Amino acid sequence: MKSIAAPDFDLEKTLDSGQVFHWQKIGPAFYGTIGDLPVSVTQSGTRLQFTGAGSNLDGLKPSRLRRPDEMELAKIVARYFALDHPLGEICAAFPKDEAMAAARQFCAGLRLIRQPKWECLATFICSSMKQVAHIRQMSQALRERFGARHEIDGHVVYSFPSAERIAASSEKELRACALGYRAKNLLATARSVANGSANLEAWSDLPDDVLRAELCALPGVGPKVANCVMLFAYERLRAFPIDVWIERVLRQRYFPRKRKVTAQQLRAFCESYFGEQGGYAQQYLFHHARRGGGAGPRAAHKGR
DNA sequence: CTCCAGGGATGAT
DNA sequence: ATCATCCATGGA
Repeated sequence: MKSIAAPDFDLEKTLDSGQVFHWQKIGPAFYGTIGDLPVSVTQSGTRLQFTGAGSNLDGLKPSRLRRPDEMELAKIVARYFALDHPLGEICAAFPKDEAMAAARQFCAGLRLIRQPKWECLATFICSSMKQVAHIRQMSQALRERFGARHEIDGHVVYSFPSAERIAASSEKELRACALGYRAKNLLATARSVANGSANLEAWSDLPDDVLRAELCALPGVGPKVANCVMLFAYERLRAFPIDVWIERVLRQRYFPRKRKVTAQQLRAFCESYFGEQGGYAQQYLFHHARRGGGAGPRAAHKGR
């Protein structure tokens, strides 16, 4: 098993922070895929151990891509987990307030993963009005039904299916994966990607506003999902997705006892207040609120 | 059982 | 621009 240095990194927090939804923890190791590669990853101290060999045993067509050697796999793992992000500098640039300080302490080592674009887009189309546990179920169902099967260290994992594969499915099949009303949107967007009218890779060079507009033109993609895809798959580190958790944090911690705060005011505040590192700040506030306790839906009703 | 979830599309003020 | 309603599903 190969290993690489991973200082200032927390694998479990990173994989449990609602960015990705397909990693399974079995014992100390996480099993999943990076793109089409089956991988197992284990953190021990400041090092990351991983294995990535593995074979396609399901009888489907084997991948035409040759398996990367250990050196190449190390680069793939380091890039995926963004070990090159200057986390110290990023956190030092956070605004100085109590909410950020608490989130920063709770989320030490949490990094923003560099996700494959289609996989990220598709899973966040599925995310609307769903808890993280549900998103995990939908992701797993799509992978098991339409993705490529792999084995890694004796454990079965599945790649996320391509846009072409989803486009070739039917709304009924997607609903069978418990997507509900999201099935129609995922299918329509998959078709746009598959037929080339939405070229996700080519959009990498677009400025933020244009990229956001392109994403929002896709069925099932609005401002929130677009910002998630920009942040998690396009390296737009100032993108600031506002979901119900973040909105709650903003109203409670940054606009206490102020009755009318419009969505537009919240957006303007986040843009100016969190600025360049807004994406990281947002992810830290989100993960702290969701997993750190004290900021749940019922927090206001619970005795203090 | 009820409540709510990493929302978006549509239509009415 | 802001607001209301509907859209499916299942964990807590």
